Amino acid sequence: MKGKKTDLGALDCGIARALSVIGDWWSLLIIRDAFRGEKRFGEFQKNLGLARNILSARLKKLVDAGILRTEPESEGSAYNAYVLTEKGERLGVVLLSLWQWGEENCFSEGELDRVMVERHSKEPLARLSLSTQSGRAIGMRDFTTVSKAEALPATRQ
Amino acid sequence: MKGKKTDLGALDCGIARALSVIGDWWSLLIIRDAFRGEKRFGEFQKNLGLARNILSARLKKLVDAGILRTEPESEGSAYNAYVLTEKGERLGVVLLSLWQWGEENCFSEGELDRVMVERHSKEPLARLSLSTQSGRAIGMRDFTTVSKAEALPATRQ
DNA sequence: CCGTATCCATTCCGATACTG
DNA sequence: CAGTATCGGAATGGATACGG
Repeated sequence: MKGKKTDLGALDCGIARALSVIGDWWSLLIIRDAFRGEKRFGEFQKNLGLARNILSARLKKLVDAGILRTEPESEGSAYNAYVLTEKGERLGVVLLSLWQWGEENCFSEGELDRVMVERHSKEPLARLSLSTQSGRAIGMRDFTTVSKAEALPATRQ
Repeated sequence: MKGKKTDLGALDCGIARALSVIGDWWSLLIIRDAFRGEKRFGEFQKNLGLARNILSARLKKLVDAGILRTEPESEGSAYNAYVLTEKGERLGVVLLSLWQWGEENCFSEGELDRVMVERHSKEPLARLSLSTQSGRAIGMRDFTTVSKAEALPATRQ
């Protein structure tokens, strides 16, 4: 067997499994648009400027993965609206982490006059950060995984 | 021109720019290993099981993007050690968001007896969540971007 | 307007051989 | 052991034609 892609989805690692579903260029951008309220095939296609066939393929994959779900676009319409499922909604944090990192690290000095703020108060967002359930901030190397039995019972903070 | 890939890196969107650098299968997994302390070409190759040529290409790309940096593996060695830069370190949150999402949404019921905990106390990690600088929790649709001048000055909480 | 199918170029990936 | 070079197969992506 030659050019066969490894199946990341079978590995025992959350990151690998996540990447097997959303680890390509377009999927996350489609999901971003879905969060913005886009629903229709043509809207995705126009906003993202990607080819129709691969949009079609990506949408199918995301539906199969349970991230998007289709419903009739309007009463009795044969066309589909693509909306986020619960599982898809939970990707919001992933999207935002990427967003913050991109805005802060992928633009040259002064190229970007823009801040992410809460819609009404215009208060800037906090940078996402790790903490324990009780709210103690920790670094990226201060955690491991243990079996559920070994974990400290929820402190119910 | 036919099969020319669109350059996401030029779009005026943090997510798109971020994806143009780390939006492929292997890059984030390489970075994950880098966080775990892997440094050597062979270690990455063995852990990830990817072909040497594409590992080579990915490492080069990540170095170019300023996410990894090379240094001599040991005194006077001709070989490289690959370590995270500051920019790379800041990817930790992205990695963790993906990790949490994957662990919670990409395993079947009971397949996973594992929790992410703080190393010493064994206290479970909190799920990443959005909030404003002053600590108010908000949802994924409660923010926008505004020019820096329009944002509320930091409340210094 | 929605979505599929087809054609083709490019890129990605795995295997392997090779150099230092 | 580190890294490059080459090959072939697979998947990705763009353009476009086509049917519903």
